[in-house]
Amino acid sequence: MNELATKYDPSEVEGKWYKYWMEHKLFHSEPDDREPYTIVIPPPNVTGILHMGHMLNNTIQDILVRRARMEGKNALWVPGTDHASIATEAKVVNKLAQEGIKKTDLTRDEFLGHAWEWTHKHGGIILEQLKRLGASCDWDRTAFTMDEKRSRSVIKVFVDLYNKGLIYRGVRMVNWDPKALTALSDEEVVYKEEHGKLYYLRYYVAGEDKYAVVATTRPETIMGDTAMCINPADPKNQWLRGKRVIVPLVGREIPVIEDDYVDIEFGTGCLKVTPAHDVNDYMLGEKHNLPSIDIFNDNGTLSEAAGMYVGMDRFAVREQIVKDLQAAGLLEKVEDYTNKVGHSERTDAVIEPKLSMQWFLKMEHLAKPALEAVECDDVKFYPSKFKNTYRYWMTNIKDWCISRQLWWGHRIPAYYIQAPEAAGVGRACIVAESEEEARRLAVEKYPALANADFTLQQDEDCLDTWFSSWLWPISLFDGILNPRNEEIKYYYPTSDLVTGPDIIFFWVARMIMAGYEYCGDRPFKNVYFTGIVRDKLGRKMSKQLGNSPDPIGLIDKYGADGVRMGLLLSAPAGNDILYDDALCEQGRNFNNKIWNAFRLVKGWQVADDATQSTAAASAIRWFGNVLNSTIAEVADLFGKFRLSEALMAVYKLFWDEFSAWYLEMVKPAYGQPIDRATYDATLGYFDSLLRLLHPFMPFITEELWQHLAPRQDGESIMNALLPRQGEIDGDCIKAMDDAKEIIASVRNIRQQRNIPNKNALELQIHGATFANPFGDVIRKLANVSAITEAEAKDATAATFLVGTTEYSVPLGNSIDKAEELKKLEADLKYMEGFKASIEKKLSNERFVNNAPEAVVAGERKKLADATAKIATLQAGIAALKQ
RNA sequence: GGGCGUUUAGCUCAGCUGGUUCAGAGCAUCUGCCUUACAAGCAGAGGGUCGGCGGUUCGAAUCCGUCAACGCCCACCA
Repeated sequence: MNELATKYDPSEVEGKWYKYWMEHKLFHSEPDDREPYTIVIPPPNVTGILHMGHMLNNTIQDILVRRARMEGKNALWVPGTDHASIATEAKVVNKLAQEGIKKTDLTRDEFLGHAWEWTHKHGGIILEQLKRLGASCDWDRTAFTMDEKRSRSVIKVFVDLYNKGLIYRGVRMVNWDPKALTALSDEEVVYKEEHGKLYYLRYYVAGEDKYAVVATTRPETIMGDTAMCINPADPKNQWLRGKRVIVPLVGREIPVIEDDYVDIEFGTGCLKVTPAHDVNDYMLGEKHNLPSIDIFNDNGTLSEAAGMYVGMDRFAVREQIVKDLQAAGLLEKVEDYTNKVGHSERTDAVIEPKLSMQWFLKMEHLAKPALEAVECDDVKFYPSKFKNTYRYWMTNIKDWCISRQLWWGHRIPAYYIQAPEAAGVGRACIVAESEEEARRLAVEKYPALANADFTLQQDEDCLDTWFSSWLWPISLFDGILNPRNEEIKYYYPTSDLVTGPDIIFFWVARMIMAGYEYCGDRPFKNVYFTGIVRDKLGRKMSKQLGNSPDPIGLIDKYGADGVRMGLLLSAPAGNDILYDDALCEQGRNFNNKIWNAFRLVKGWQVADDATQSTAAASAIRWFGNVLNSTIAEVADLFGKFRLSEALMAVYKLFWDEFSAWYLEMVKPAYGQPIDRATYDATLGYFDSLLRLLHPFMPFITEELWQHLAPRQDGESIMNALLPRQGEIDGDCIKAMDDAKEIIASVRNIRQQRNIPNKNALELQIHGATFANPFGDVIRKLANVSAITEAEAKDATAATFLVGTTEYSVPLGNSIDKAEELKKLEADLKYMEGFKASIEKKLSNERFVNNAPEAVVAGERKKLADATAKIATLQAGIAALKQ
């Protein structure tokens, strides 16, 4: 194996093994007798491309699923994509616009044709990118929220909820996106702080020469004013009671109404009421029976109803109307003002509250079991702090606006009857899974239709994207259409969900609701919330900022294993992660370390007649204990989803314990062969280490594992079992820790005095017998010729303490007495201070009386040790001074 | 305006139910080394009064109060 390059080159390895895994269908799962372990992917947008958030999220999922597989479970990770209704439609509209085609010029079917074309062209790119990362998804199961099964599931659920009376249609004030031309749910609105102005407008009192002043941030809405409102308890506005005022510029008279909703302290205490364009004004309008004037078109321009500025954009109108108001002397003043403005999450357009007919889902009934499940940890959140967020949202849940005025999505299965007036049905609505079914139901419900010539017109709207993704863990296993099938029974509930906290309401909460409603059980047992990936300055990675590295570029540069490790190292559970190339570099370096350790081991000549050194025998015994201890630690950390700590534990095991210590301990002298027993043990350990590392670094571990021993075609480390944890001999580990300390001390002495490694030194132990079983290891690694027990110390010796035992290394002429003295005196001073602090503690009666016995005993021991150390140090100093 | 969270070495973080795993890890830094697996490396070393103040306790990074900074979520104040 010495022909292996000194640097690991992932590019040669990764593609090869991914292909191998695929060809042998190693990611595929079918129900069987084993315990299942299931993850469903948070489906990325079908036309999206991979970003750092996906990288982190999917790396974690892959680690979990690979580990479960190696625990002998039947592990399944189901991949798929989301049709992302609004986002994809926006992309298609943009693309068409570039070709000079307007959506409004197309029929629904023509538009959908373009949308599917776009989807087929760009869809699935992201899944291909995940393969580069090493994702072990069962690709045979790749699903899409708008494929046939998922679509039928959505429709069936809609009909079912409608029949249960949970879905209703009504005119409500909704969040309107004037750019996407659709309603949005409350969750799709993001509020951003904006620096705007507060305009003070004069509303003259009808028939009088006096005026009231109203403060508003939206002067362009005055054409929609239908009242002015004051607080009945506001003394300064009493004079306005019962009066009528004139809307500035518009000239229309409106009443002054009274409501204690108005904040007396704000502005002038006078509020203009525009029921069509503000949620609160709408409520006031309802309460006081005010007319509502909708002055906006759907796209945010002024409508005929406004009577002025018709056709202009709302923001242009704001600028213009301020000028006109000023010119007319109706503008009192303008102040700077900061407030939160709602924006569309997808298009970033400023949201316009708008009254419109929409479909809603009642949430209260669904929320109840879903809330309980999280409260009692049936669905467990990691980190648990998100339980608070979840609880608050669930207990204040509002009805979900599920209709969207879009074409790309699941069309609402509601059909409106168009019948001759004689039938007396009007435009009744029938909800059914198909048009045929709707027709049947229509006749059943309205017998008059039986002989009438009627048609059905399907609702033009489609459903919110999340109305399909909330079924994901169920619909992937066909649990909606076929609730009793083998797959849903076997794989559901799934095991872990890995996602970002930003979609806890959009998706996680709703999946839990759907789970209980449609499967009577939780959709997953654990939810692991990852952090948000930020750049070094703590900024969210985003396209606009251009601060997001290209994930595929990173894989090309550092290797998939290196990138996976880099991401994970910086991702403690639930914390945001600060991405830095240095972490991928660390990952790449680690790959290289593994690679080179392998080169060393495979380069050894094995001789069957060689005898095993005692150092090697001790090394084997010791490393077995360290390995077992790390296996236990890693298992514990996985149980807590502390994956980056688990990786760090394995990292240190490989780099420090195995490479720096174990391999050095067993390494034969240059040119010498190694004995068979040590060689086999070392390969065995290497194998264990690779298996422990595999979930984190799938490619390099497969490559080396395949080299380690002859393997059958189709065999893979993926399906090897994790190393089993054996007994841990703590004394053995402790003894080696002491040996390490001795070795480090001797090396330190060498370094400080420039003693070359090849010059052997003698090690003396004072006032004790040398009982450490790793004496040969010390001899080998510190190049010590002999370890002797001596009463008296050599005057030329450099000394050090390990625990309470004093050691020295006689240095002959090379000792620098002055230096040595300085060091010993510093040690002495520190020790005396330490001793004094313990004595103080022990002389405190309350401590001795109140503290647990073990603690007091511990302090006494510290005191005794310190006293002993001081004595040895003093003796050393005395010897040097002679 | 409410709620939650964070603050420990230059950086990113770990420290569960207060006391020998209590001041830790990785990276970075410094000093020697191109030593026959690896300079993407080896060997050693330095570095923090645990955000401030007050309290409980024999004893506080750890518990309580308070202040400060930062972050996130929620909320209809025009």
